[in-house]
Amino acid sequence: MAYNHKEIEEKWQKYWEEHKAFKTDAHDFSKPKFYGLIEFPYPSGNGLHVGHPKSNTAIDIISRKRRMEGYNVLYPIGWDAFGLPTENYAIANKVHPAEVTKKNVDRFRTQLKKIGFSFDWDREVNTTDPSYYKWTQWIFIQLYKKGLAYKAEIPINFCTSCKVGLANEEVVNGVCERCGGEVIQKVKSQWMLKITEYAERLYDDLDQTDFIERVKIQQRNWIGKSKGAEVDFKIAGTDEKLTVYTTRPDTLFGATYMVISPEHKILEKLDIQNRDEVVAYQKEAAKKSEFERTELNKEKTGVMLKGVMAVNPVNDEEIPIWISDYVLASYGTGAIMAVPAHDERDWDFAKKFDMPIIEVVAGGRDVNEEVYTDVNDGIMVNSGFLNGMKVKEAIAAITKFLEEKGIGHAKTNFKLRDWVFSRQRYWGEPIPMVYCEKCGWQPLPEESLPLKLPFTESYEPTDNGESPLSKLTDWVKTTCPKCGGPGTRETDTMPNWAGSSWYFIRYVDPHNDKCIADPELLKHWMPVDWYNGGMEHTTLHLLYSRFWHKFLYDIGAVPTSEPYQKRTSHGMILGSNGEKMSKSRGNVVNPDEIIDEYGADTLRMYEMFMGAFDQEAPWSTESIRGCYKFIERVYRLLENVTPEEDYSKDFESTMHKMIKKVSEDYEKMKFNTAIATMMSFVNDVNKKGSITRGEMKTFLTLLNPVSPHITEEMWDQLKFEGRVYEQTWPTYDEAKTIDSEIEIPVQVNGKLRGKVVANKDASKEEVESLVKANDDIKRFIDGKEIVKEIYIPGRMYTIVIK
RNA sequence: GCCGGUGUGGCGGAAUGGCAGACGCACAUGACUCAAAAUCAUGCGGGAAACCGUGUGGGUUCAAGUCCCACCACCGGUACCA
Repeated sequence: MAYNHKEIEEKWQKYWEEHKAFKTDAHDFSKPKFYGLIEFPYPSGNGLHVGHPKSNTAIDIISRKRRMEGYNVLYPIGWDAFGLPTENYAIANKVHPAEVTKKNVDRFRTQLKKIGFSFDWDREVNTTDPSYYKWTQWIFIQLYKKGLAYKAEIPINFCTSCKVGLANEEVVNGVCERCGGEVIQKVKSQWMLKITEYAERLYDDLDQTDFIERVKIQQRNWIGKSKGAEVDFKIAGTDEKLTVYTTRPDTLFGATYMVISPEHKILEKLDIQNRDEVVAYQKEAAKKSEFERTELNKEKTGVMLKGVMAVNPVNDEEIPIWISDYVLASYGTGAIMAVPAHDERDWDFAKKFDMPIIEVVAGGRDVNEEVYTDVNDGIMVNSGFLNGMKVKEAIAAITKFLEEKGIGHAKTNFKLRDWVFSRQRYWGEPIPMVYCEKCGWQPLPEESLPLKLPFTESYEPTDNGESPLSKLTDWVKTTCPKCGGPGTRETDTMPNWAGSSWYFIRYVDPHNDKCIADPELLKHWMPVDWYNGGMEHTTLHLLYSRFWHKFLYDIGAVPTSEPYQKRTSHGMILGSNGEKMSKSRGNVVNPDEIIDEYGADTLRMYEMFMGAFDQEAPWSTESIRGCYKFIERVYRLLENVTPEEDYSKDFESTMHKMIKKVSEDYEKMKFNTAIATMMSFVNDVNKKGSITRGEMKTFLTLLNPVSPHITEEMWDQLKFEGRVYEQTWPTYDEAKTIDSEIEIPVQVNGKLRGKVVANKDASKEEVESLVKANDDIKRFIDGKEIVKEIYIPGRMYTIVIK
């Protein structure tokens, strides 16, 4: 009865499919619900990657366990199928993207089914399906109606050699990722989404979630909340004022000059004596790409505005104004007060252009030699009424002062920028908007959705950076939904992130043609209980989908303000050389080959066993054999099963310990140690020579979530009732996890010197007498003065001698 | 630079402040075999030993891989955000 993984896995996959074993009745509210989610894959032409099964198996394990714990489980799958790689592949191979997508999806489906995930396959969604993107478009229209979608002139990345607009992800080190060509900024009118309006809530509501800490931190950093104040500076001899944003209003007395960004609009209104010089600098700055401004140009540059002075509102001193590209137009007010003594960038600038440096916070070294930015220990000096205060007190005092005088106020700023939502591409959702000369931009009537992506063979990019759809004159020319006059369609499409920002909502009710999903069902099923995915999606997909969800919550379309209760993240699987897997590095492992050789049960187990789940780990073709051998050993247990339906006496505590350890480890995603525990168990069984039916039953149930096929097969061969996936999760008795006799290590002066065996309830005195009688210990303590003795019950006996 | 993460045998990795190296890979020896593979059994940080060993240097503690301070290296994110 050799282990034949192919036969066994095909058999049970067929069984599950025929019996709809993992189909979810979403209307069954009688049981508690569990909604497990993995990031739906992008069906690329390369097929499944070994990274996919890692995340999928983890949530599959949790889902299978939850079913056995009595939950109604939703564990769905779908396809995030719009996007660039498909489009590029289509262009290169002259196959329509729709056809490419269908082929890839079919391949992915086949591959995933071979791994035995307990997905509800009847809920598949596909972002390229008009019945799906109908609702993506509907959401866009709702955003537009609430003023959260708007058009703006925004520079896009444009590759001068491919003559195509590029997504930020396609620009690597300032050049085109594909051809290495120069990337320039081309200003285009783009649809933008006002994610910034939700910045505060996206930041604060993280507290309500159970996201792992590093996800929360990364999102918080990305949103970049900072507290400070806006302060008005008068321009001497004019009615103009310059408003700055600062997080350190306490240092206002130390402001020795101001800096504004080259794009600042106040420049037009000022009477600048050296305007030629200023204009030249503006031109120079405009020529630089974002890349050059940030990467190449660390050295500070700038021009002082001649004949213009600003007035520091706290001491009426006149200070000069500079323009410099180290001040960004897009953050704060585009203008700063420079406090060189206590800001690193201002210090660098002041040193280069020889501006005065005034210390206003004491506690550092000489501010002419070294900048001092500490906010905790400093005491205010040279600061009028703030003198003697600590920085934190000074911030409060000056803010109050500014507000009373009406020259400033407390202000919170965010780094987060609005979301550029337009793509000059073919393979995406058409944006359902029409432009009319008379009425401006108008959304399509909702009942006319979906606006289908027109089928065309000319989906190649245009050479002017416009969307390929712009070439379809018949489609572009339409009528205005409002006045019925002539109108033109928006030809840009939505980004990949659109369809993936709400797919978890659709899973709940994937075939609904009345709304995004039935509110009753959403009320029961939302939020997603556990969402696992890659860290690389933390600041884009995860943030975008939280934004959309909050918006949908605000308009009453979903019942929760957060989409996901818990977010975890897996570590990447690296190539065997320790580098990221990639075609060009030649270290890619194809899961098909692994399944062929060892089977899905081994693949699943190995991916869970290879290291800590949240850590990256290199693939090893040798190590995977270890898991295969273990599964073979498990299968061979069938030869030594004894008929008792209970646990044997000498294995009772082993069983209870194992149930506890495996159950807890699965919940903590410590799959590697859960599997190690089961390996040890099998080693123990083999040492003993036999296993009872009762022990077998528990063991197979515990192992089932990791390796479902082999366990189902053995269950069947042992003629246990029902199927493993229908069983109840084993429980343990805490009292029975403790051995009656325990071994207590004994230390003398911090070094392990021996061990004594005692009853688990032994008192300190009883253990002490055992220790004192122990020859190993006697050697070290005889004739020595005992200073101290410590007994940690059941764990350690320590003696300190002199 | 800043923000995260990680440094433990030949390798992947275990260890609520309490026996460092669980579990597995590789390796070695033995059994089986004409032989090899597979399988099974045993061993496997260094050192003859005392002892020494968790990136480095300090510290706290009866006891530190684990806590504190100061560093170093690698990986990921971010890029002058005032």
